[in-house]
Amino acid sequence: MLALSRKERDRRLRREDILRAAEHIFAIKGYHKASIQDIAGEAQYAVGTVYLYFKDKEVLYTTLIEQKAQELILTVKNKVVKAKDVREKIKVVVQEHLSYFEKNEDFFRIYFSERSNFSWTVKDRIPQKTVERFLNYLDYVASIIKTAQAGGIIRNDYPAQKMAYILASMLNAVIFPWLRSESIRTSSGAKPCGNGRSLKDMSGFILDMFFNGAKAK
Amino acid sequence: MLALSRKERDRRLRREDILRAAEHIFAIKGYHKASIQDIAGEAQYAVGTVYLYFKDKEVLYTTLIEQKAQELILTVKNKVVKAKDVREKIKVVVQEHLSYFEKNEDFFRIYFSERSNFSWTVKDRIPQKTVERFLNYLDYVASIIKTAQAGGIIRNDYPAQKMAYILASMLNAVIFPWLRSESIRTSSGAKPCGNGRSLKDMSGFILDMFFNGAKAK
DNA sequence: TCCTATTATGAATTTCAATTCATTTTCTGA
DNA sequence: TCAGAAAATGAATTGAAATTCATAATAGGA
Repeated sequence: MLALSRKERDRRLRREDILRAAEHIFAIKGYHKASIQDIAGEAQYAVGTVYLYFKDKEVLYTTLIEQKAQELILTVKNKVVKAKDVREKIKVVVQEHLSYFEKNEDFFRIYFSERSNFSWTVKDRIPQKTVERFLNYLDYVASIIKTAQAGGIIRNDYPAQKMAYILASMLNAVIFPWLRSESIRTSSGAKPCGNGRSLKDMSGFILDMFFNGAKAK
Repeated sequence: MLALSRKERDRRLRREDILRAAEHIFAIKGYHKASIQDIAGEAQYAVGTVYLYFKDKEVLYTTLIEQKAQELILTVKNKVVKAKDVREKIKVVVQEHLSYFEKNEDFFRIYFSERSNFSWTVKDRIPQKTVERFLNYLDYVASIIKTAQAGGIIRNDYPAQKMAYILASMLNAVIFPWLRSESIRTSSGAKPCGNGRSLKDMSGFILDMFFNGAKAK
């Protein structure tokens, strides 16, 4: 019983090693250019070993996506429940979302660049799963917005779902260029690049734009 | 001279055939799963013929992207110059942008799914070019917004560039789910799907959200 | 310590699609 | 109508990387 448990623990540790390496390699090279060799090398295992832990490359990749997406959602949800009012909840969503991306910069460079890589049409399960997760998350944000509408904090002349999309997209709007500037910085020495700021610092801007819009007062 | 000209015209027609087929196949399968065979088959040419018109798969793909992106930008710009005031110009950007996506639905399914497919790190020129075009477009939108700021139409406490990003992302926010619902509709018979509306109809929503934000009045 | 089971290894195999090119077909102008 | 040029064809080649598997190393228990 005890021996078995340790074995299992070791197995998981090795799985984690490989996942970590994969995360790094995928982030640098993207899905297609990342070879199992690269990943095995980074993890300091032989190619065959990777296959002892993951059925194939696709599973390795989806496992990674699943894991991170799950974690983002949980992180956000955990912080949100602690917020006292709805306005605060929305603020927390924005802040935690940005913060999670900042903490997982490397990974999300793939998420963004490879997401729905294989296109979401047709059969592939890769996008299916990730798109589902994403939609899940949006539903969750929409539910918060719905509460805010009920509480008179947010206008109710448009469906909460649509507004959730808008908010999520605004987040992308700052994450996207930030990921770019980071990768440029990384690949070619230090290069301030204008918006070298922390991603979290953008939460004020987003909340302001989301709530108040762009019109001059 | 005349003969040469007809030849040249025929050659272009054939190039167009292939591009059109490629557009369709890429849209269905995505870059990597679309084989030259598929494309050749769709265009009713042999595999080798494709190589008579395009150096390789990458060139075929980038040509497509270039062509469409260029066209979007021109279409938008052409309509914008005709608008009388700045507010109208912004409205036109939103409307034409949505309208162009609606007209090129198939193509943009790739644009979204494959854009920066190969990740933008490292050498590839594919994303380089498309990202550049995209940034170009954003600069243009930013220039309009800057004028609007100068004219007191839009608040000037944030840089125009950032607001342009926000606006562009809002557009994505409606295009994204629309492309999805279209592909679902297409792949599995008629399925109303909630937002079976025209994409153009969303311009009011976007403009309203962009200018006025989400706060209840 | 030795035997067996488990795990790791990486060279060899397989797969898969891009690309080539010898051959065939079609065009053109005399 | 015919010779030669141009264009098209698709089977064969190539290349790259995913996957396998016979072999080696290691661990655990008698």
